[in-house]
Amino acid sequence: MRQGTKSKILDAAERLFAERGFADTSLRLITSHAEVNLASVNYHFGSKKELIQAVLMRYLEQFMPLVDEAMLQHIEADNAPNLKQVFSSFLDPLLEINKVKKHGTATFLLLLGRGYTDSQGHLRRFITHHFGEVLSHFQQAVRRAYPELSDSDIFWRLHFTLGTVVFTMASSTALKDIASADFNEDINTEALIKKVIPYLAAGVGAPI
Amino acid sequence: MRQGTKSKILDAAERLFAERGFADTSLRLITSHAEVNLASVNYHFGSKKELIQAVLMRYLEQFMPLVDEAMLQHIEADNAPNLKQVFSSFLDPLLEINKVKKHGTATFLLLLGRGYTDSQGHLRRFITHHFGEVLSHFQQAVRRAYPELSDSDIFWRLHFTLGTVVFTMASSTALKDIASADFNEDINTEALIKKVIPYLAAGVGAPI
DNA sequence: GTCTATAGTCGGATAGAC
DNA sequence: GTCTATCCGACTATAGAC
Repeated sequence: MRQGTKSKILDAAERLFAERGFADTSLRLITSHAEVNLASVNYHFGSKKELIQAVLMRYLEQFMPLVDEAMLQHIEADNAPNLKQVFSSFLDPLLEINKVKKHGTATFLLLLGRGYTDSQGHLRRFITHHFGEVLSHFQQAVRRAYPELSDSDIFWRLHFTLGTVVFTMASSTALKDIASADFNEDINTEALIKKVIPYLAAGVGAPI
Repeated sequence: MRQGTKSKILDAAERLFAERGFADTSLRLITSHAEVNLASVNYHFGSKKELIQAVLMRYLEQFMPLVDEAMLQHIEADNAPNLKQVFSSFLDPLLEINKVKKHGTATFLLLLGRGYTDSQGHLRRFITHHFGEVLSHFQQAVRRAYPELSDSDIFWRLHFTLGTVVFTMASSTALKDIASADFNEDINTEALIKKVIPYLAAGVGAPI
């Protein structure tokens, strides 16, 4: 067969989770879209909770090392980076996901946002656990670029940034429709990201 | 009795919706916290969906007129406002909610965020319907303060701003805990909002 | 590994007595 | 308006045949 059951489940699950959230996506819906048997989810993943983590993990495994590597370069380089460079390092891996998988960037950011805001908190722990090291390196890179900013302020502004990006993605379908109707603008994910960069860079670089 | 059934349901529902999201909050959980009968929800509100809208409406009715009034003043004043003034007008009504109700500001922003990102989209329509006019006046006020910015850019930057605030609120419990552990900072909602203002103002005011 | 069948739970909603 | 009792659909998860 062209694609294994496990992979078909992951593909269908990530799309539906991103569209509808975790709670509103049943295993029945996933397996019917994936055209596999209902019981196969529990056979391959054990439970719905573990399926959710597996979906997230597939992205985190690809994304985090790329970001981390770039951050380490900023930290260890002879010249201090500027904020714009640090941000680009966050961005290239994001767009890289789009090359590997159609709508991959938007999907990943949506899942990240849902993982943060959905109810129970086990997902937040799961994400921050796999995000913590990279976050720390990002913090060090920003500190080199903008030494006047305290670690606390870096921490907060990074999460403001994450919030901006994640929320924008989460409501991007609706926002794109409005922009299309009101301003005659057709925006894709990459254009949206390019719109948000000046906003984020100015925010992180704002005077204290 | 001290408080009517309808009001007890609304109070319990808004707290639980903000904490756990709409999908993960059952009517049974709400009525047990409110100490009312399960059937009373359908008697007073008709359905769970209508209860959710009633919860949001109670905040929107209080918040929107205050913001709208302030925006109209900026639009009609003789002198053009600056961005910071426009933002303050958004902020005072937010903090006003905190006076009427404990944690009201955080709760409202959480509900707003969940309404935007939760699955079906009927809530997004409900919110934008009651938000549209104010949004339009906000847009006009920003245009006066920063005429170089196109309407499209104002639109996008306003939603970036909404995203920042809403996501920050949605994960504020977790973030406050981290800040407390890592930086020895005890942050309340008002302090958090004051941290986010420079970020937002710089973002909205960023060069194009 | 994949299927059917079903156990067991929980959800929203409502009928009808008071 | 409030209660009990219940319907009925949907869900996760698993046992067991193939």
